[in-house]
Amino acid sequence: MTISHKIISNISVDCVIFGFDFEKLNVLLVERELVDEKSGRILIKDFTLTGYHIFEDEDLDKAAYRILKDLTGFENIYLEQFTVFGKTDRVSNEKDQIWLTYLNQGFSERILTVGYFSLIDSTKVTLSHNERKIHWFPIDEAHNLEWAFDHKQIFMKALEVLRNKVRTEPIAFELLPERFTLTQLQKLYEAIYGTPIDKRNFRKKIVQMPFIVALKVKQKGVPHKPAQLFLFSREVFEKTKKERLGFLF
Amino acid sequence: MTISHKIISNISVDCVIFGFDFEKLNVLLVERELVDEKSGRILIKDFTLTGYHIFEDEDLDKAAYRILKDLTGFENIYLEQFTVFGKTDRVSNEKDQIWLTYLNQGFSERILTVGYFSLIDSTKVTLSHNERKIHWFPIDEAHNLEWAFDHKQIFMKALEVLRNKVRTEPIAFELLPERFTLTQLQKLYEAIYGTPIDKRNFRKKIVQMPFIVALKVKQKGVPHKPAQLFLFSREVFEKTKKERLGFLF
DNA sequence: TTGCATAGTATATAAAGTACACTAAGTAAA
DNA sequence: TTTACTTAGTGTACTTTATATACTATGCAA
Repeated sequence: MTISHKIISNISVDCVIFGFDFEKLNVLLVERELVDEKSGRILIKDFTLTGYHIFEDEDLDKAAYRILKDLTGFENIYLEQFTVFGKTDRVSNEKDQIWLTYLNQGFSERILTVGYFSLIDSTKVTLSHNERKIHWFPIDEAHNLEWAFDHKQIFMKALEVLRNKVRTEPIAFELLPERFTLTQLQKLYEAIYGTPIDKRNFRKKIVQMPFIVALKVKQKGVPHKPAQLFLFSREVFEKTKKERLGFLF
Repeated sequence: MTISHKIISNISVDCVIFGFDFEKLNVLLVERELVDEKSGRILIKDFTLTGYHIFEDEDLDKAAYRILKDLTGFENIYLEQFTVFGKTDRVSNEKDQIWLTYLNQGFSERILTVGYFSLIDSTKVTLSHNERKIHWFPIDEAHNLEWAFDHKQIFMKALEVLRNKVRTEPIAFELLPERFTLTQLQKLYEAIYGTPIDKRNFRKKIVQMPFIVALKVKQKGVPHKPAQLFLFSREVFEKTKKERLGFLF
């Protein structure tokens, strides 16, 4: 069943999708290649965030969920709007204009884009490629990429907001499987902040948090001492909200 | 000189303007009255934020600055975009629809609005009324007002963002005159957070902050012991950024 | 049984936050 | 000129939180 939606041409949504591979924090980007049809030569190659216009009858959040579902197949992904980019010269350099011409979108209209960041457990996701090339990039490398439009700016803002938000909200768990080890949690925070954290002090803090609950189960299939598994209990988190001062790390 | 601008009909900007009167934190609202022409009876009376559509050739930030300038006459007001509201049912209740009909804006189109909050030294501002009624409201009372559209939601989000932001960024000073006393600064933080702060502990923290510099001048014209005046030095703030851990209060 | 890899644990010190009450200085009124 | 009033300005003891630091335990594999 396909329903045709009317697109709102001057508003779009772009998603900065973060994933964690137990080592590094990564961002999901789409490779874009403009190939000269005659010579087969690559004219432009760069990377974009995943985004699309919103539909006339569609909430902003819903548009972002739709884009994520199309890309990953999942429905319940953590999503948060973080900023709007609406400068009149957002898409002004030569390269971007060649692209827009190619896509028949013309030059004139200014498109306001709403930035969302999303956190997904990348061990679950198998990317559905279609014809587009989609890759995870470590956030450290992302700075050196050739980006399309103002997407580098959007990405950097997303990273900044993420780094602030994980301090006070328990959103980092969205990047881990439901059951995780404390080492994995520590590596995640190290990856987000980009700095090492002391193991014993980290664990001392953890045991104060009633919402990180130890399971009776241990890791299996690892070639070393298996670690205890934990999970994040949102229920306990909400219950203990008033007692807390609000900070996690 | 008037230049006619082409309006973008589906995008607007709304400003949540905060001011401080040395006692309470206030928000600037516009009173809206729909009067029946025949009977003279007031059909609807409620309050809105100040907002307007953006122009075709205008950056979002610029639109917000324009709205503030029109209202207050000032150009260099602190402004920050904090969120976008783009639900399809933003303006759906009966009252709002009566208004939109009255304004000849019709029912159908969904307007996406970008929320800005702004901080101004309200001792400087004399409101230029025109025909519209504009008032300061203490934020505590604002919850009980009759709000237009989804403006209450926008206001509450702005307040939340402000409360978080003043912890880490030196933006509160925008609400004070250039020269202020420590009691005024303390009262400001108390007004923003809605909780009392211990005077001696507050001042202990202040003296650690090199960017709050004591002037050689004292208050004049007060019927009691005059207080020392201070100012916020952005220069020193920037210089000492690396040494700080990032938190103010 | 030995080596390897990662899990898991405690204590001492420094820094920051909290609770708390009196004296000082200027104005105004008696 | 004395006194009352109002707000400014100050220090210390205690509690809590953050930081720095190194060894033993467990399971698997060779």
